[in-house]
Amino acid sequence: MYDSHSIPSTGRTAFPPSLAREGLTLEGLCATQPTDKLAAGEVVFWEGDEASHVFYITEGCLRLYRILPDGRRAIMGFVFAGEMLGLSCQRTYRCTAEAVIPVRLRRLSRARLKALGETAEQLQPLLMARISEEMAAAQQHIVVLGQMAAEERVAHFLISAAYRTGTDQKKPVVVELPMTRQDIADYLGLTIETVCRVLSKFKRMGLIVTQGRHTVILRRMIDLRELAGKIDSDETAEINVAVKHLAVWPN
Amino acid sequence: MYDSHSIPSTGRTAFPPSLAREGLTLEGLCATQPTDKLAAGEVVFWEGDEASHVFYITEGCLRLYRILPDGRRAIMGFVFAGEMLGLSCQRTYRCTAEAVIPVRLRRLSRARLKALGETAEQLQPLLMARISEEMAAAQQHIVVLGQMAAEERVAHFLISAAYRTGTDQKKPVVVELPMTRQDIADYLGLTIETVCRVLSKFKRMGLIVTQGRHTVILRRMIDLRELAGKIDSDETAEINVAVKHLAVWPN
DNA sequence: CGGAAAATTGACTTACATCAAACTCAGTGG
DNA sequence: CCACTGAGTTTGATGTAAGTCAATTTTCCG
Repeated sequence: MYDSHSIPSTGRTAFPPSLAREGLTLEGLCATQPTDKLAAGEVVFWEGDEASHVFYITEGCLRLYRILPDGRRAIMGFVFAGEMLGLSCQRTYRCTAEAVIPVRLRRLSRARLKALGETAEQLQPLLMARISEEMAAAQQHIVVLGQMAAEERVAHFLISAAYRTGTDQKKPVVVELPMTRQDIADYLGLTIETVCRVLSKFKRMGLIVTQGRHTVILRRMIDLRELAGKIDSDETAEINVAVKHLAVWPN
Repeated sequence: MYDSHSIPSTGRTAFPPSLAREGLTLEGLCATQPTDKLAAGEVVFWEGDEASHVFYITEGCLRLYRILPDGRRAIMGFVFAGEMLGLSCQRTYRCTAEAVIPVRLRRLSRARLKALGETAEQLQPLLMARISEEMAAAQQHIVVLGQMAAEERVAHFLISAAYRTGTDQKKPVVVELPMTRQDIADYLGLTIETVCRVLSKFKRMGLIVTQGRHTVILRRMIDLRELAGKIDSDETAEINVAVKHLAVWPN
């Protein structure tokens, strides 16, 4: 993808010369890193671990979660192929990251990332952009959990998944949901039974069709968006477009 | 606070020479900026506004919120004196920021902040640290909204407020809550009645005492923490200590 | 003081949780 | 290939925490 012969070092850290000029992306940086494979259920890192690396997911899906002292599990989010993991933390990771299905990822040490950041000043805005996107997603999640009823939450989840897993916006939209119903419940602050009932209701209403446990076809996105409270017919789209086009920080 | 005669410019942006050496802090940068005053109810910026400035709050308290299409209000957080506002967004602000009580703040243009960032590379880690803290707070909020019952939420809110408004940890802890019960409800994803009932119950249990609408005295923090699910007897403390000591990004 | 906004309390309703029982489906091995 | 298995899911019956509606009561500000 990039030519790899090295250039005279500035003294700190060598990085692919092509990156210095034009196509500097976090994915690009990770592309030269070793690839790891994880089986379903394996953990990339635990909450509280020293935050030593950032990761780029090339394949699969991860759940990010915390376990409360009494055993409840809060799923903070999911990470899909093409997304990054581990950017928005400081000393230690604040969630456990676990493979939902088999995962391939590339790891980049944060020390190296930091060094690169000092060499290539274009890198900082990219990092900022990514973290801001994560923040936007977190705020969205706060609104969903704080203000929306069960049906709205599920509708929102489906729409959001449709955008992220980036089906080509063809109708009807086919969404792959590799996680279990329990995962969805723990993510939406509901019980597994409520998630099931809402999905069944959506089926009865003709809003969705399921194929097996992990495939949902969204018919009538319009109505689903209406149910989701229109919070993000625009906004979710925006967030995801921004991620994909690598928008940069202020100007 | 800082001497203000200008130095030979590097061509971009002048900034106080004292900052270039040692005590570089975001607060320091803001200290040289003009001060604004807002009355209660006045708005610093609206959701969707061009994100042109960051702010340092020297006095008062702000609520950050979004209004959903159907009129529901989601309060995403509060900003107290000594904290910064407007860091974690990109093109536009993602919440409206409104004064709960009279506020004094200093504004720093993001253009200037960016320029400074390119001159003083120590600034980037500070920014990262701040944004990471905001992210940590958002994740905490997600756990509270997604997994905790009403009493746990209120207990958590009280403890959290106690840490942030940085009373000197003397017992009993006196907490000033300038916001209304409705604000608290919209922040915790509850109704105003539920917030009242829980506070009344805590009073009956002898966990708290109130003085007027906006002062709560926490007796028996231990029990309150227990109620809050111990989520953050450590963690909330950590977050707030980190903010105060200006921890920096990875190393 | 007086009045209006905010807070509190009570009576009742409801959305979601809980408990419990089938059902589905993807593997596995006979 | 098909029955067997067990985890995962779905559905139903019932319980309950929190919401809604409706009075008071308190607070505080002119």
